Amino acid sequence: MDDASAAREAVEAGLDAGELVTVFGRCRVDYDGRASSELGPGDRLLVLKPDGTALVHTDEGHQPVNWQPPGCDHEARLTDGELHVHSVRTTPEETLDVYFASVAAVNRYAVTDDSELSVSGTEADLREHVLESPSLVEAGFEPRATERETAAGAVDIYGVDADGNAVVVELKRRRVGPDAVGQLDRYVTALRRESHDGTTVRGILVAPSVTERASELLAEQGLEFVALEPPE
Amino acid sequence: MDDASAAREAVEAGLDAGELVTVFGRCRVDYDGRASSELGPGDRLLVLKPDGTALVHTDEGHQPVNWQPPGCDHEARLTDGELHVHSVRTTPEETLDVYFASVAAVNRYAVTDDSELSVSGTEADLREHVLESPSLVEAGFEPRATERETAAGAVDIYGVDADGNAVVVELKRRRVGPDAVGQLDRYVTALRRESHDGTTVRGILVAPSVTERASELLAEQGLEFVALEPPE
DNA sequence: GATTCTATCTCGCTG
DNA sequence: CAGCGAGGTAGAATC
Repeated sequence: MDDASAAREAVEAGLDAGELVTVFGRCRVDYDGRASSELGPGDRLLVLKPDGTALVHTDEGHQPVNWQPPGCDHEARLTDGELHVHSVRTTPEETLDVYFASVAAVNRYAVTDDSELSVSGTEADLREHVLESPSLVEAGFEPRATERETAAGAVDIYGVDADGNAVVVELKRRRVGPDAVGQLDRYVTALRRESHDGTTVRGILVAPSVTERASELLAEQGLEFVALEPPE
Repeated sequence: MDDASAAREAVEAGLDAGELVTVFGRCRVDYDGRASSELGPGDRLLVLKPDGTALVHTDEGHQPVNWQPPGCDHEARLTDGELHVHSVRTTPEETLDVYFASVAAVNRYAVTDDSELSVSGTEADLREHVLESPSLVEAGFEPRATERETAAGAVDIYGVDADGNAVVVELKRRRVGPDAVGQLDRYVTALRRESHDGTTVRGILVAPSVTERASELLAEQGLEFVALEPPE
């Protein structure tokens, strides 16, 4: 399709009909909002979703080179004889403008999708695994609560060990770095502060493995590590 | 069917030609790798990029419901009479399988895109801003190094204050939570340990704003905060 | 390759 | 609405 006017009408009609619209062609892109960006001419795929999402994809990469999140208002204009897709949102105020020097194709698809994605191997699965078999953490460990609130946030699993000490368990589904140790340390520190008596509070990081620096941090903070993979 | 066979050939031809290929139709999706997932039938857009990226998009959301990162091998098969796109990668081993019960359209696009995206308003811009006008942090602040290495990682900006104390500056381009305070604290702690003499080490978080919990953490750790927006 | 950190992160949940 | 943390985070820089 070489006619910008016809392209504009096709895009607008698709948007009005609540369809998923794709435009392939040579375009440049301007974004302004939380940051701002400019992108010179190139061949790209523009995807406009009925929920107000916009995606500009190049020939490379998982991530769109430019985008607009769900909830935006899209508009197809004719600006200086070019197809111009203008997308706006508020809080924060952000605008995306895609100018097509040429349009190779506009496609419209009516979509119905009622299926839910079911994922396994998540942190929630790891939590269930530990709750079903607390001895995986250590012999005598007894979980008492999940998502237990502290001043520093919610603890993944809170419980007691065989000696009656309080235990904070932080779960991670994959190999962890220093950030997870900091997270665990914040919870342990908060709980020590909150327990007025002399209760000992232990912190245990449960994950498949830790990096070297994270391991050093654990040692420094007197925290512990238990190697455990998420099930499945 | 004849349909599926033609679709398979179109997809395979596009992949062979190094083109960007899109398939719209009713499909189900299986993923197995770092985690695993199942997705029942629905109308979706499959995007196959010449760099080995695969994206499955529904009618909603910024994120693809399933995907495969760059560097994968895509293959278009005919399985039980259906178009079946099979994508594999290694390290980690991951597979994505998309089975189309029906194909509404297969589109192929030859892509050339040489333009670079230029973004502004990033953390790097904020760093330049501070280095050009160190007094934005505080009067008398003198930057001495960027990305200065410590046992806990690289410090954004390292310098000295008017009294000759060491100063660690952690930059964030937007409002920050507890994680950033933890990061700054790790750097300050590491530097205090590394400076054998009695040098005072101050930690300053530079960001547009902080959350309440982050503010409390800053106070607890004896760290400071300076409000500063990224330029532009 | 592994590690670390940024990101217009997105997303979901909770208060 | 903001805050907080998970994510198959992805991507980049560095070692």
